[in-house]
Amino acid sequence: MPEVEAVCKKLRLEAEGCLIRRARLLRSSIAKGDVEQACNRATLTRVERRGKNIFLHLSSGGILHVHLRMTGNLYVIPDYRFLVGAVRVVWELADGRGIVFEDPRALGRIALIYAVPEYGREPLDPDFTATELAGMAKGSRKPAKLFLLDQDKVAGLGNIYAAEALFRAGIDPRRQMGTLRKPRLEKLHSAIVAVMSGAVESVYELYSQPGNMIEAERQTLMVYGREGEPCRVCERPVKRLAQSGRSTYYCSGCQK
DNA sequence: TCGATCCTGTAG
DNA sequence: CTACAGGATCGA
Repeated sequence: MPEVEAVCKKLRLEAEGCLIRRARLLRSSIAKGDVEQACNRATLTRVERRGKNIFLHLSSGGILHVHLRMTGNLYVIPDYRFLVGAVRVVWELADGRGIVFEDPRALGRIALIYAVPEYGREPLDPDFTATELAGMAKGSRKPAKLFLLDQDKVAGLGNIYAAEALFRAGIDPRRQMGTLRKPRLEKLHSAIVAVMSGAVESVYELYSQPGNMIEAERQTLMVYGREGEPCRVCERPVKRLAQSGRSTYYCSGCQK
């Protein structure tokens, strides 16, 4: 989500209000609906983010729902005729620039829709409270990590920041969500807000700099991707386990 | 609540 | 060669 937010901010600055001459779909399997038709001579009126989802509002009335998944990226290039890398879609702007959807793994998706759907709570929305989190947690038998990945509960937490938030809150990722009591949930709530707002800031800064953004962001992480390395707090080696086929990193000393 | 699937790239 | 990767969805 921090990356998605960075992508949206950049796109708003550079391309909001711009006229799209046409869109070219270079890999049709990633798109649903007639994306090319909807973009034809349409203005990009607004760029909106909900969780990890991007919504590109068009003056034609259509909305492009873009999901970057693992390796997708969306950015403006100076000339739409010069494409580099795994470009799946290019929007040719009237001023000669282009917006590209680049995605080497091609897991990202674009769909033409007409209304923005509902998602879970935005962690950075000031209305998101610990009480609300407690309400969602109540009765849930899901392991805490999987609960945090559920986009219908809190929208935007991914594998990295779910692990980081649990570390900060001192919660074992396998712990059943419904068994956590209020004080601990309050701690988790503030951990989520702190982790996400910090990440949104640092990723946006790194986003405009050369080099691999994720590599730089890794330096700031407490547990994610650090299996075997000493915990930055208690020195115990960071552990890794699989939950629903995905890696979870945690510290057995700090997380109970 | 798993595992497989969608894809490709990279590290070991 | 195998394992793994920031995500979501589907069917068992």
